[in-house]
Amino acid sequence: MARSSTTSDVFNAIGDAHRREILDTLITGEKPVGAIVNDLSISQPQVSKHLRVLSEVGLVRCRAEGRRRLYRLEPEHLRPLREWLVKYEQAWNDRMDRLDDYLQELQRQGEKQ
Amino acid sequence: MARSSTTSDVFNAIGDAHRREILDTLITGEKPVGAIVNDLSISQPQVSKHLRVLSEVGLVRCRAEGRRRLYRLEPEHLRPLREWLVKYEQAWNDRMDRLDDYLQELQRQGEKQ
DNA sequence: TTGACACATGTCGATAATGGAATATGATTG
DNA sequence: CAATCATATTCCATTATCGACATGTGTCAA
Repeated sequence: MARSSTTSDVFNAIGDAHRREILDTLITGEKPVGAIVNDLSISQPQVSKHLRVLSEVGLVRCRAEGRRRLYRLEPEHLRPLREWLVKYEQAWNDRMDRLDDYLQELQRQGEKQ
Repeated sequence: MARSSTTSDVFNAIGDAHRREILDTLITGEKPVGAIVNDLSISQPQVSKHLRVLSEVGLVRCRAEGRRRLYRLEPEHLRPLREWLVKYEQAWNDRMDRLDDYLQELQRQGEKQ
């Protein structure tokens, strides 16, 4: 036998750097495929394939507008990842408190703008 | 060509379900390899190999005690993952804010009638 | 030293995932 | 209808990764 887990869960989906880049460009909002292709250095077919994977795990959604397809984030589907991560917060709180404060500060500063 | 990214980053390391299981068993504290093998249904060589990957990305550390090797979590190396996730919580919050505004608007309109 | 124990490493076969190139689909325009 | 634009899909070759099995390494005990 070979592999047990496929690309069909969130953890695997974000395992690929290109897919993370795609998600990153979608943070600012809905975008057509072409815009993603322009933003990154990935071929159009590759972008489409990655979007398919992301779509299958629910991380993005597609909306047709004319002959374009607008993709947008579905960040709540990162929830399994977040919940998994939360378990480890207990284990590292002592050392991570300062980082957490720092990140929250970053977040507040981001909200101001 | 095939893949661009190797197993040598945290995102890939936690992509594998068995590796996540191993990390999970280590939450309660330091454990020798044998204990992990007993806890899970993974062969000893597999456990060792997964521990190697986890070790290479810094998620676990090894300490020799007699002929046993005690592995423990290094949760602070989950930091890239956490930082990446924080960006999306921001996006998630924004969306919730908009939903909130929308709901409040609905409510105001309802009150008028 | 010999043997048992705990673990790591090497090899191999099967499978899966990636990226490139070409092509198909589907909507729009002329 | 033909042509074009935007995107999806298929085919293919390369490479990674997983799991099983066998073996190597190092430590302890008798």
